[in-house]
Amino acid sequence: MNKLFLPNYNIYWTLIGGQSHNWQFDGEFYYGSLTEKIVKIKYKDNNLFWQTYPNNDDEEFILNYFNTKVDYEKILTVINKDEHIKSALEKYPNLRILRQDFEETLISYIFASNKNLGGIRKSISKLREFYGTEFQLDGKTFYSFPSAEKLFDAKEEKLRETGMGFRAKYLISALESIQNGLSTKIIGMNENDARNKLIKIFGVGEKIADCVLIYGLGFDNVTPLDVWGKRIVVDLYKQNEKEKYEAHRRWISNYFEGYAGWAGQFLFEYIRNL
DNA sequence: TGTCAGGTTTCGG
DNA sequence: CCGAAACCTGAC
Repeated sequence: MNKLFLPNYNIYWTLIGGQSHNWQFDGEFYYGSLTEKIVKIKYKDNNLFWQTYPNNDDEEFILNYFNTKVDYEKILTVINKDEHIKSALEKYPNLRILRQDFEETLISYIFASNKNLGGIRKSISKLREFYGTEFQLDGKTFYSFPSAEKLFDAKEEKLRETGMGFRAKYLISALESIQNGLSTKIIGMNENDARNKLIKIFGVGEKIADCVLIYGLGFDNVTPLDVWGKRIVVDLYKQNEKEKYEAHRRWISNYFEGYAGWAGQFLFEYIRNL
């Protein structure tokens, strides 16, 4: 395996927490079923040991995916403003935000209005099994996350067999947007333009749009206000429960001064495990 | 057996 | 504009 010095990364919380649904951990290695590739990871003594398949040694991918260029110390300093976030930072040290592929993120988060993380992951793993590419690795079978192209001729009926239910037609609508060139248009847009573009997709509302903005497009000041995000804003930070999504979003992005996405990730893990 | 969460759309007011 | 129902599935 390749070795990369990568201090201050909590790989467990980063890969297995709420931001990606495509990793599994066998107690020693992490296996990521990402777009048309499998990534194998081990983290030990501040070093990331890694390999990519089928194209080996794809260091450019690893450096980008693990978001290695950010100034982590600075982010922590900016967001560490009160007792809640301080506790979260202490409980989940070295949690990071990944930089995931745009299309992979959009497709994955269409599944996310499922009951819980377990249900979401089960459905996505079926999607990989149906449409991804099979890999044999370490005596186990993996299916990569399918490229959007491989999903273009997917039928609603087959997608429903993943257990995604009524969201199947949402996925088809998102795939139509991708087929019409969404990705090249949206990459490079500013945050608001990108959000408006995403919300135009049938089945994508404010919450999924915000997931895509932070995890798939790298907008560090965006955090999804799902039921947990709302609890953070209302229960921890005492904002008015009656306010709409937009008002809560404005509050948290102002409060965390450019890094609401990072703060939200810590607080999400924190409040879910209170 | 029933009820309910999860996010978005759609409908009724 | 806002609230509530509908959509599906799995969990309890």
